[in-house]
Amino acid sequence: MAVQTGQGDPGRTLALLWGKVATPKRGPRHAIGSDEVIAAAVGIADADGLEAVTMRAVGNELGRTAMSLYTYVLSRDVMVDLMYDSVHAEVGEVKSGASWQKAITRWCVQLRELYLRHPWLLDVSSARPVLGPREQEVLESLLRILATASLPLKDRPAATSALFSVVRGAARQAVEARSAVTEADAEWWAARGQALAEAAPDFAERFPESTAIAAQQRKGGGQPWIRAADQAFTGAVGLLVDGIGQRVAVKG
Amino acid sequence: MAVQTGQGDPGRTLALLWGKVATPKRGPRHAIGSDEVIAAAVGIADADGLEAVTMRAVGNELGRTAMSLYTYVLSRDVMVDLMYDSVHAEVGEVKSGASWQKAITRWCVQLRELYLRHPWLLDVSSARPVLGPREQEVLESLLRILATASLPLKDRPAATSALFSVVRGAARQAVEARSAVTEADAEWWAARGQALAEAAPDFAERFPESTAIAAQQRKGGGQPWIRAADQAFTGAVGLLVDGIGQRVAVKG
DNA sequence: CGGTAACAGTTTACGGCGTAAGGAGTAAAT
DNA sequence: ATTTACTCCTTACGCCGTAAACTGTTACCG
Repeated sequence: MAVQTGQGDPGRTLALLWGKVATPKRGPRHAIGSDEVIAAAVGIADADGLEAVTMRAVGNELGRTAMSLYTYVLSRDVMVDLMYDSVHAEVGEVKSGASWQKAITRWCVQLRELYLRHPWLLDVSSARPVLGPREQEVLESLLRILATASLPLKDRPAATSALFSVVRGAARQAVEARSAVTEADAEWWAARGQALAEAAPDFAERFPESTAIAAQQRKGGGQPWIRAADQAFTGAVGLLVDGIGQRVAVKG
Repeated sequence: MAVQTGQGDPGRTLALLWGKVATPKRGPRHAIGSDEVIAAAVGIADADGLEAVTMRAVGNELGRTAMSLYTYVLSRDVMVDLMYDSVHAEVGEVKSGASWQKAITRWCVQLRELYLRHPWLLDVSSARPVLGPREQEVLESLLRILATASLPLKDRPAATSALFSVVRGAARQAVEARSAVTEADAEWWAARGQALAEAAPDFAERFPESTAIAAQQRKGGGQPWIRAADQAFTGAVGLLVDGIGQRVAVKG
């Protein structure tokens, strides 16, 4: 009579995340595990984006029906949560031997590389609380760096939040810049540029500062958007590292 | 015979954004304009989130069918783009009379308030290029501040990107914190906390730094998440302002 | 050993989505 | 008066996530 599904919702998901699923006593053995499910889903997301990760597509990838996935993941949303945590295992530990400035930079670079490898991560809301152990480990390693830098405890949440946001934002910009290089997209961009010139002929007068930046970025030749995105990332991290340095100096 | 729809896609959308739509010569007059459409859509998004903004819902709001909207907006995606730009008109101009530090802070606060008023903005990918005049104006006003601060031109993209990202990230955190106060959500969080304790009983040993932060944030009483989010925002902006200050000082 | 409970995986179906296609009515141009 | 360009409607299609009910498999229990 007891509600056996109940609000098992948070519990079951967290158990999956933290590897605490009790293998059932009866019934047929699982032909696959939830690991295979999320690996297949990650593969699809890497190839075709998060929106291509439908239950039917993932099931098909595994030679199974869409509905069979519900024995593993409970809903598409938690499947995405599991995917999200899963790939965070790829972020390596940052050795704190180097200067804390370099360690922070290295952490940012590694996280950005993760986002570039798995752009669909940026489509998963970052507002959720940290759910899984892999993501938590990434956060913890940053906090360790900040601790060894002897940044005051009260400044660490702000620094963490800022670094996360900046890496995410820069990664977004970089992903967009890279996709704009594709031939089809380049064509679209050209059409867009012309359309913008027609729709807003007074753009340069209305937005002189923006125009100056754009002109400056076009000067380098090559692939301006990609270079601009990379420089924005490096520069933004540098700004934050300097800002953090002042808090450290004040305290120490 | 000529393709009359063609790839009018970028053109038409930009024309709508920049207010360059030629009123048609023939046929019945529009009972409404695209302004009303996006206003209705914004209303729905404010009340129930972006996912509630379906063509059928917006049409219904206007006493019209879903399909009739396609005479105004071409697709749901561009409708969202129009919504996005539209609300950016609410961000006021920041007077550059005060110190540039205060001006930057003021700009961040205003943008964050916009995000708190319209949380669905955070569900719109920020990777897109700037499309509309209102969003462009917000960007331009930040660039003006950076210019009066005499930050070197080459540092401005990074500073802009960092400030945008930080405001967005902090706003996400703040929105999440505010929604966690709702009674239903608080209940879910409690259940989640207990489930986490069961799933990861060794949490404190595995993640000592994270645990220390959490303990520190719980100390203040009241609504720790909201306060933590607000402090993270203020602190993150402060870090960036300090970082920018160093570039200005080096140059000046 | 047989019966039954717990489980995996299937088929079918539902309501919702964005939007393509085509038709009815309306207002300006010819 | 006719044509043309337009708005708005109805209908329909192919997707989506997932509820419900069913079939078949495995392990425990008497």
